[in-house]
Amino acid sequence: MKLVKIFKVLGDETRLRILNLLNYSELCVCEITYALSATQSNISRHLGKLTDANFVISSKKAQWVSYQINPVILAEYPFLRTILSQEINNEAKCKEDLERLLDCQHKGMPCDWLENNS
Amino acid sequence: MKLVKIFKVLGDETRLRILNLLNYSELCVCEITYALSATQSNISRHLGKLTDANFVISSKKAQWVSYQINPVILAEYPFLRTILSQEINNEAKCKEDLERLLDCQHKGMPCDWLENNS
DNA sequence: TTTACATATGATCATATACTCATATAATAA
DNA sequence: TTATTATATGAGTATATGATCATATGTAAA
Repeated sequence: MKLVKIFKVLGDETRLRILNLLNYSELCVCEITYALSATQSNISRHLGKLTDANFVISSKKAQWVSYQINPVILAEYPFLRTILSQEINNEAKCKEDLERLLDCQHKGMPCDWLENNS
Repeated sequence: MKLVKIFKVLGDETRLRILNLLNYSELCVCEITYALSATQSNISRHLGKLTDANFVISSKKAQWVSYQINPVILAEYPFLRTILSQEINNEAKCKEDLERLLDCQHKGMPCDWLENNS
C-alpha cells in the first residue's frame, strides 16, 4: 500500500528532522550533517531512503549534492504540507536543528560557495 | 518525538486497514478479524498497539470488546481526518475490507447482538 | 457446572531497520 | 598527477517489529 510506504518514511526521527530542514531551504549533505550533529554516512543513508520514496530530489553542484523536497509528492499528498509547516514545528528538536543550521550558515561553510554560484 | 510515534503506528498495513474500518463505525474484534481475513491474535495485537498510541479506545460489552477511533487524537492531529476520510479511500484493499465488513454485517454475526442491546 | 465463544498475551521466530566503520567514487585544488 | 574534500555504499551488528502458536482469562449459554 502506497500510504504505508509514506508513513514508514515519516516514522523515523532523523528523516523527519531532515525534511524539516529541507522545508526551510534546499541544502547540501554537509549542512544537514552539521545541523543534525550526525555522521555523514547516516545522513546519506536516510537521504537515500527519502530519495527512493520520492520525498526528495537532488542535483549535483560541483562536489556537493544539493537536496530539496520533491514538489511532486507535496502535490500528491497535500497533508504533507500541513505536517511540514505546522505539526513539525511543535517538536523541540526540529527547532534546535534549524537554529544550528542558521548558525552554520552564518559562520560560513565550504558549500556556501553554492549560494553565490548556482 | 511525538510525531514519529504517530507515523510509526500509521506505517503498517494492518493498522491502517483497521483504522479505515473504525472510521466507518465502531466495531468489535471479531468483525475486524473477519473483514481483514486475518487471525484473531494478529488483530488483537495491532489493536493493542493502536490503544497504546491512543489511536483507539475500547469498551467491553458482554463478551465482546468494541473499538472506536479515539476522538482525542483526531482533535490533536487534525490531518488524521484527511488521511482517514480521503487518502485512505485510494487504497483498493481498504475498499475491499469495507465491502467484506458490510457483507458480514448483512449476513449477521453473533456480535450483531450488540447493535440491538447497547 | 460444564462447554463454548471472544479476546488478550507469553514465547518464539523471521524479517526489517538503523547505525557504524571502512572504503569506493567523483570532483576540485594544489 | 597527487592530495583533499564531498558523498555514497558494502559489510557487519544490534535492535525493533510483525506474525504465529499455544494458552490464559473472562463471559455467556447449555
